[in-house]
Amino acid sequence: MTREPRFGALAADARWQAAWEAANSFATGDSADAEGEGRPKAYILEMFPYPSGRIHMGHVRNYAMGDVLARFKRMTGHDVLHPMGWDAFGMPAENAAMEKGVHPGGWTRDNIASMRAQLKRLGLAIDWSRELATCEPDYYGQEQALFLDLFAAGLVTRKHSYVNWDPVDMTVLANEQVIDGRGWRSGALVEKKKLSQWFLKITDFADELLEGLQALDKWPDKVRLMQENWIGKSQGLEFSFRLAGGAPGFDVFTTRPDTLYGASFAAISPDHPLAESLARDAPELAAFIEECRRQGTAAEQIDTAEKMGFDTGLSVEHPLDPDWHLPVWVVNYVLMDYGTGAIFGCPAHDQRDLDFARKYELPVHRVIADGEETGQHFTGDEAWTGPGRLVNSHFLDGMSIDEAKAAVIARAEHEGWGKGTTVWRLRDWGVSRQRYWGTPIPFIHCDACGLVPVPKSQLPVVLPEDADFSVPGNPLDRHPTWKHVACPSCGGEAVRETDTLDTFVDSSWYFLRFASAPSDKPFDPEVIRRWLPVDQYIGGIEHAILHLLYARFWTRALNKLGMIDIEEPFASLFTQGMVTHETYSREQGEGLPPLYFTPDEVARTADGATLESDGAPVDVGRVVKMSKSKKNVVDPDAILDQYGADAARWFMLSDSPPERDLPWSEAGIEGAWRFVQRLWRIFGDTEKTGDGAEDKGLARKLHQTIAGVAADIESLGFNKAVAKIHALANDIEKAPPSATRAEACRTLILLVAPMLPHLAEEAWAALPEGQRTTAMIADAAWPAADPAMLVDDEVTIAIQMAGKLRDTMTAAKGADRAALEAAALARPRIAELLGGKAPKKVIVVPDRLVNIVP
RNA sequence: GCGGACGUGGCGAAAUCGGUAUACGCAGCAGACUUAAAAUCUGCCGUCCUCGUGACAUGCGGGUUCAAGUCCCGCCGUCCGCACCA
Repeated sequence: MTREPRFGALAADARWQAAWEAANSFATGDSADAEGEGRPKAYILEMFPYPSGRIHMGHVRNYAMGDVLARFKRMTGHDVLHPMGWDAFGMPAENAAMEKGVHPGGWTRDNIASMRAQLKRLGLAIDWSRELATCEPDYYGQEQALFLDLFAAGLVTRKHSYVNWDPVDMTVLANEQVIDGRGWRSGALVEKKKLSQWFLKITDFADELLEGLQALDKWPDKVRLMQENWIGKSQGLEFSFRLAGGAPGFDVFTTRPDTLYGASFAAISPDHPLAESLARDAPELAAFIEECRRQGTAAEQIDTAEKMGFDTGLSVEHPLDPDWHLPVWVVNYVLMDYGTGAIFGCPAHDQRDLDFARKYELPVHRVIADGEETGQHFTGDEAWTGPGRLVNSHFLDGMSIDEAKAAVIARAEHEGWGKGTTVWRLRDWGVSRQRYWGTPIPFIHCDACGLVPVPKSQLPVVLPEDADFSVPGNPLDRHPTWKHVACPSCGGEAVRETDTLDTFVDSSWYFLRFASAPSDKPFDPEVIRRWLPVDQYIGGIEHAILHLLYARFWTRALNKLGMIDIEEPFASLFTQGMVTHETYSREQGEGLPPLYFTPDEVARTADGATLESDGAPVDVGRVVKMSKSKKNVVDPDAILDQYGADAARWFMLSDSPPERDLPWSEAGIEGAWRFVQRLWRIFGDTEKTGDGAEDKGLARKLHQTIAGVAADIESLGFNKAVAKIHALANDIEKAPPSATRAEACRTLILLVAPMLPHLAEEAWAALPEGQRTTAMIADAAWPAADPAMLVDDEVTIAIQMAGKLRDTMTAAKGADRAALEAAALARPRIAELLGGKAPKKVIVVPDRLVNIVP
């Protein structure tokens, strides 16, 4: 092969992508294959994409990172599983169907085809034979089978719950789809509606999902903490209030039973059954409840919402003193779906209760001492929630808060009016969606037999192709024939469940199906045992809670069913940062939003930017996540056309640490492209051996770089690996020709192979006969770093006086303390600075520094 | 409000164990090559001054230490998560 003076990226991309495909280079054998035996496995997985239509730069970054790791693992002798698939169900497809009159399936499959082509242009080392799409019956049919297994194990329930109902689109909305109390698409006022919904009993696993976080030491602390807060374990006392006079009242939950003597009222939620029953005879209360329900739950509304209450006129007995009666209020800040939907109010030591008590002029009694402050009369508008001894609390006086909590719980349990209990923030996972484009829930409703699971022999329950999307609502529900079936149990007339599963169910087990995808069952446990858990999972922080928690739950549930051995699906998790870009805009005047321009429309200069169409300046705004609304998006296809896959991959891996945001810039991608060309020139020097001599300094640098880059890739420190490769390239270029230099040029090809696979293949193929160990570099081994070369035999020693650098000297590696001290003191400059006096103290750190304290 | 992360040149950043701060890149400046441009190469590139093996610099103010970007305390700022969670 004749060597071109410049690297022709576009031709090389196509050539090597075809070569890898022809050679089936990245296929992963099943465990039965002898190929995998003896080699350690590495399951590298990036979160699979939603097929929205086009890939974006965030995908490029995500998949470039995973690909570097997968290719590196192959080079270091691992049996690698690196698959790709599509999270293909979901609302956008159905919205497209409604807006453009296309079928969701056609729309989705077209998108998959074009995105697959785009991904292939990146040159990813993926086993495409394992590709899956969750919208295909061979996937969702197996999901239905798993759902039936969970049902049989008692982990699926149906219950009534309040949902956000859009009366125009006739569908349930997720909380994120409710904007200012209105449906995000229809703009209609959202109603609270009670519907019978399917739930997965994730709360059964609350404790182990929480405990399990501790073992996930290769997850970011941030994600573990977010999950911990989401699960939200609280321990406290649950007890019953009796109505004054002795009639049964209601249960309350508190984490502060120690403050029970500070109670001044009891409060129930507007949604509490007691409030609802009282409202039937009290129009004013009914009106109050109605007003509370209209209040939004968005963050800013809660911030500004005032505490509101309605005095029911009822009162309850204080559990520790039946003669002490507390008024019962209905208040807007008590939530029905946390705890028991009722509380006792202790204003002195809870800010919300204090705000409420001050507004309605209820008593405020101190029961926790604030330093010297022990008086019962509490003043001010700031509740005391800090530590202190119990005061004004009878038998609790003098105890610490923890002692008092334990004492009250013990007494409640002894006297039988309450018990110590644990309350979770985590709710059961509502998986019902009144949508077409999702996995049909495999159940049948029969008037005679009730709820009947679809027999596994009748799976998959396939979506009908001929659905009607011209009007709002659930197309499955109004389909003329689909839902009408014979009951599998009695054979009588029955109807199918028309709800479909939340798409988070689809993504809760796809990593199992990648490893093993038999046609007659969800997966083969033997194969799962070989590949799982995923060794490295990479994706966006936006999935820190829901997806990752659901996948953890699903894995534990299957474990409980005895179907798999593992408890946690992802051994190591990495959350990568976003790709960002400057924004370009012009103000349009008062009250109007700024007008944004795309990077293509703008010419960037060193100190500003101008619009190309009129030559006048535009405002250069903040660097933010690429988004259509800000128009600061760069299309990966255009970049690949111009610079090729390797330059794009290199830029994605350079400069910014992978967990941080990466600011995309034209200058940056051009710099990456220039470096690719520079490497190409260096790779052409593998025969320039000069007189054949060794270059010891360069050899050290080479071996240190081999070891350093390997360590950086293992720890996903791609930006550091890039810097080390740059530094080595600089040294090679500066070094005179030698046998070592020629060797370094050859080795450098291997070092960049995981990141720049097309360039590396091209350079590998262009090597002179006999310099290649394998036909393709995709099958080559990572170079070995010689341990003897990793340490220098001379080191530079810093000489400090009182901690400030004053001189440096070279010394033999490993020189002892006395020798270093003597050498340092003998330096003319140090002697001069000491002025003949003996130093007070000398600290010697071997191989690093000598610090002299004068 | 609660919880968390971060703050180092004009910019992205490095410093892995408390031990020579600013590696590597981008942008910029000067020069070489060229009729010219591109490409490429060489050098400079934290601030200040008295231009030195000088002083000062890692958001601000303290502290521990022979030694602090790194550890501790208190502020300020930015970003993220959760949120009337009892």
